[in-house]
Amino acid sequence: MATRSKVTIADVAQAAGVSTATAGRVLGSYGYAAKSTRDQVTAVARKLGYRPNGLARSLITGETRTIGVVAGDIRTQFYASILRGISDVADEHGFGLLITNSDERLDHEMRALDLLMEKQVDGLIVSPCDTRKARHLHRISETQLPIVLIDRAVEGLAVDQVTALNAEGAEAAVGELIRAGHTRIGVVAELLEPEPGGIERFIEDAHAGLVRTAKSMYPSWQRLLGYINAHRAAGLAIDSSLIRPAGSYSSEAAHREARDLLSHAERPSALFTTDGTMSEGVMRAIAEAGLVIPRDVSLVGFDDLDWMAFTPPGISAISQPRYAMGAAAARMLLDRVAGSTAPTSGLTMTPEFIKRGSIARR
Amino acid sequence: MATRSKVTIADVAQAAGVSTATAGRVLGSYGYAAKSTRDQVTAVARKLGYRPNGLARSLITGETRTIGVVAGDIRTQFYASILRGISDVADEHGFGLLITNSDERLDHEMRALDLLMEKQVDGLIVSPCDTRKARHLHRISETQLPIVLIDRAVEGLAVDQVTALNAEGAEAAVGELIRAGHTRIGVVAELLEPEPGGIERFIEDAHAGLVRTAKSMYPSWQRLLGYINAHRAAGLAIDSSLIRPAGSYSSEAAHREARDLLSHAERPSALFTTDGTMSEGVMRAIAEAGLVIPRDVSLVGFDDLDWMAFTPPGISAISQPRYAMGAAAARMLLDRVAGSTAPTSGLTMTPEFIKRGSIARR
DNA sequence: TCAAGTACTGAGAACGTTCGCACATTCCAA
DNA sequence: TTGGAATGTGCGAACGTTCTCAGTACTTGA
Repeated sequence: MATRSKVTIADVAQAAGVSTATAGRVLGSYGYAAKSTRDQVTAVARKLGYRPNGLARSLITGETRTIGVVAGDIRTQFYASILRGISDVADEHGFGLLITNSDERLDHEMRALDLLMEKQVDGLIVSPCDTRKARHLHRISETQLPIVLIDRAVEGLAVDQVTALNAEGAEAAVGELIRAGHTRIGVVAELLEPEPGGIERFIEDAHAGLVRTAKSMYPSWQRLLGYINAHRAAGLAIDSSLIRPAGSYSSEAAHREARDLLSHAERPSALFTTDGTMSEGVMRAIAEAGLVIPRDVSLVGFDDLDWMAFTPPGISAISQPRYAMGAAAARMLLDRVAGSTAPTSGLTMTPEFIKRGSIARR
Repeated sequence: MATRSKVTIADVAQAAGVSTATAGRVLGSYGYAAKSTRDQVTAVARKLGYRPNGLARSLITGETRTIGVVAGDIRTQFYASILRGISDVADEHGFGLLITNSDERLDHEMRALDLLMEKQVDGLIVSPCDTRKARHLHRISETQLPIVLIDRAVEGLAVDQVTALNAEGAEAAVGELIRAGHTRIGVVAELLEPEPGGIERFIEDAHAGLVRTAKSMYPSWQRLLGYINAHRAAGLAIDSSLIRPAGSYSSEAAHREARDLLSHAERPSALFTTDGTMSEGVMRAIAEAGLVIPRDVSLVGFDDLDWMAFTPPGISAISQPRYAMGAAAARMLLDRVAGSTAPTSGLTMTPEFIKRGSIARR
């Protein structure tokens, strides 16, 4: 290992003929220092190429000015935008960002959190992959380390949260399809964390108006609830064979389900996808089947991805303010880091329906 | 500020009735420790909820097991994929990732590097925003801190690099257009760091075969060179009014240039874009103009983005192995971090032309 | 002229680890 | 037996900062 030249405060102090304490005061700009010594020390520091060692500083100050993030997969536009929002706010406050991926796996998430804790981050922004089995998050929260949850809430965990109005957004989107005359609308959704009683039971209960949105309900389930509510409001029955759980956050799974749905004897006249990854899988299936939107099938997706604006004929979507969600989460976190003891708050962002050419009248 | 419960090795040692040194050996799993003491100490540590403090460890070991990354903009698929490649390799080796954005601005890049250096990262992966004015990178490199450059090389900076065969890839792509009978091919390219002599001069020299690809040439210029080379090889003249410098990494700028190009009296029959961001801007312009690909205009883009596969009629593209580039960069860096003193190497990845339906015969 | 500030400085103790060293004990081959 | 590994333990010094505290010099107001 090459020896890395490291100039310390002591070196600077010696070269400048002052004590390390004084040099420290100048270079860390705290406490008193005469103008003349200040100039002298800074000059020497520059000449020697002094660079402060954040580790030593953090060890003593107890703050690293670093925040840790656990995202699902930074490759997706969803997380990438959120991260950029977080990053800009962090930057503004001189904070660094330690970023990890969970791939929606609990073991990865726990490993990532261990890593972040060990690196002594000042706070965490987490998109938890399990909204129920989250004992590790409870434990971390008990140590008083600030946590902000994003996209999903965890049952019984009293920390700040940023989420979207999922059920309402989905209901609005599906409502558009229904108003356009569609009655057989397919859904491709993750639905990976099963709701108690299973999917059939969920549909039944929801259609009977017995299911209430819980913040800790998984987003794709909330969006499915919106789908069902839209049907209920319009007095439409639900054909559960049109509801396709991909079972994972992969566009391949979505692709498979969509292909199956599109080769159905009574093909649905419209599709609804519960997030960007599902939308991509579904788009691929539609393209491969040689179908044309909206002539052969209409489409609305949750989350507005870049390509939806220019892919003919334009894909209608529910747009969540991803960047703003990230930025808001970061701001909430930094408030806590700065010592705020305000009661925990949940910020719920309202998604917006963006009408484009992907919905045909029937 | 809430007092964060912090259990130290000393606490564990005391509770377990051993010295801090012994407890340290057990918890850090280095040096000797009897089975019985090991069990005793780990049991106590677990009970007290001990968590190692990475700062203290790093301060003494001199390694943080963290690598710093300076990307252009993590929101783009280009950087997001690269980052994911880096992240997976880092993860595999127990390294954390400190991620920053430069937005292709030198001052941002320098600020980001300062932050990363202060946090004592073990190495850097940088996509430098200026391939010539990079004194700060030279300075950092002199401190022996391992650096790997990605996507772009810096003139005279002897560090490991991962780049793509830009000129060759672009030449192949434009060659496809020419072989399909296109003679008026528009280009939308960043071209923000001007080549000496300006763009006109560059075109002239390139067409005369006087320009050789330099690794430190900015990617968009290399790709423009490929465009020109393809023309030269086919014996076609260059109409410089078809070459549009966006001047920045923004799809808005690309959009503007493309719109202008498409309303040209003699509209080009095909377009070539030098990267994903340009492709998005161009797609938007095409959609807004109500043009249909490939009937009204053919299109090939550098960098294969997700949506190109399913956006009708499928957009042909030069695919760079983004994820693999990131992973390779991370591996090269970790080799250096582990002490490798092999001569610096440049890994050049070969892009692949992906034929889809966006090229019409003329 | 004295007391009470204000400006500045340095010694030395933190922070929570790892590491070098010294010392004990055990084990095994010669 | 004997001596040299191998194994196990503790002391105290690092690592490079910040921070407390004591102390000095200089100003100021009564």
